[in-house]
Amino acid sequence: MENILNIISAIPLFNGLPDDQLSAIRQIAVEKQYHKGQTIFSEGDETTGFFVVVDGRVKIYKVSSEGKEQILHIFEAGQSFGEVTVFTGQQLPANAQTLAKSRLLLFPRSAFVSLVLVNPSLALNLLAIMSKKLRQFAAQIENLSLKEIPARLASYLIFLAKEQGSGEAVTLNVSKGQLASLLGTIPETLSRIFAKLSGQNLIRVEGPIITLLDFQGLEDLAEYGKGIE
Amino acid sequence: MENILNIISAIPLFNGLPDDQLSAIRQIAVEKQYHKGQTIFSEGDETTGFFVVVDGRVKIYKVSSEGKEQILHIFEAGQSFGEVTVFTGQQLPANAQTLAKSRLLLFPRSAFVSLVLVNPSLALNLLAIMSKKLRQFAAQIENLSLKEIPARLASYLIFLAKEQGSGEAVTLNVSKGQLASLLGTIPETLSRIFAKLSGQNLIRVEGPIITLLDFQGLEDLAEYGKGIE
DNA sequence: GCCTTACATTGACTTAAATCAAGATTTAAA
DNA sequence: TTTAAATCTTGATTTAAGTCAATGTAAGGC
Repeated sequence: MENILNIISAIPLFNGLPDDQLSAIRQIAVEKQYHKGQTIFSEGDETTGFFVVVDGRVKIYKVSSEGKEQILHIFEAGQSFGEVTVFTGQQLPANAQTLAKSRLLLFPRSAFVSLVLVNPSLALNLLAIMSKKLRQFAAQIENLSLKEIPARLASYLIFLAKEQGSGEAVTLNVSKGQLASLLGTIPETLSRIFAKLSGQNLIRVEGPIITLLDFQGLEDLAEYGKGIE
Repeated sequence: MENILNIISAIPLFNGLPDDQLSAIRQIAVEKQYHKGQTIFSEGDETTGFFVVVDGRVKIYKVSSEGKEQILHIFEAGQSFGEVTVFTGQQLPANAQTLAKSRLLLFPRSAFVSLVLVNPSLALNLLAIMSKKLRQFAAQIENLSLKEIPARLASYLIFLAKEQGSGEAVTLNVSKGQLASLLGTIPETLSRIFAKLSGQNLIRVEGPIITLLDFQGLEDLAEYGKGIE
């Protein structure tokens, strides 16, 4: 078994914790393997604990009664999810499924809560991470209700460009169908909007690689909803 | 000056804290008065601290470039807001404005963080409150992207009925224009949907008093988007 | 009381995006 | 390879909700 302690110490959540605390955390961590497309938990399940992604990719999502899916979040290596019910003890409010073969650490609920209780700086780290998630949710609500889909796509592409920091070209790390769900739409609509933005020479689409031809134009679109016309 | 300590001890956030801690909290609290419609802070402002509503009502909202408003949250007596940036130290991500004459307590950022650092059970309370907010945001995202407006209105009316616990009739505690913004729509549309649901004998609207004539029908609408037809 | 201002409703029209349906392209498998 | 299975794209149509505009109603100030 490789060194889980090394993995744990590299996770932002546990930043700045002393070694003895890291060992205590390691004691309660349970390693779990998932294959692609596997369900980790479903809405309404009882909380088992909270999860950290070691590697792979996980989506958190809701499904409507007609089967349409809205992705709330996609988590990658180093990020955590499932905190919400750890502290309120309610049922899980959404579904979690892997988007790729993934390795996760599970921290069982009660052991983790005890740990937080005796470790204020862990609590502060958690508060900071949850604050960040609240902020992201607020941005998502803003996008869904105040922006049209082209603007949401532009925002997302700009976000990706900043995240990947790789010049003009960004690579989608989810399928276009999943991206549609993340943006609150359906694949057909997303496809049309890719075509539309290509026609306006804002982007060039080559499979999952999107070249941002007019960064300023995309920013205007993201901000003001329409072109400047 | 009336006893702020009494007020503080009644706030859920400070539940279960020992008296000496409550006094410490009281020391750092600053009381603030606002009249109706006054701006408390605006998006992009630097964080001053975090707020607790003593009485009155406060809305947290975003505004699009075209001026449309989306309410993220409405806070009443006993509830807190502004935590997000206290722990990340970024700029404020949304606007806050009073919906009525309000009295707030302001906890300046650094003093409050110090307090949390030495008080694990305060940290846990905060984590629970933030968890609840994350959950509410998740529900709001679900509503915005997966449900049509009649379903959102039905959900909200059911929520109000549970909150007010007053039988069939609920009283809107915000204007219909504000309610439209909370549901992610505009007053005209909300007005039409009130008329439509009245026509289906699901509700009766008399000014701000809504009588839920067919609770089951509303639940079906909230859940399945459409009538059962 | 009356007048002003804000709030709410109704109507005619436009539009963004969903739906339904058919192909096309890519990916994985046999 | 060749087929099969996803995934993606394009087209025709429908529909929910937004916009613009007018009118109605209630509320607060003088």
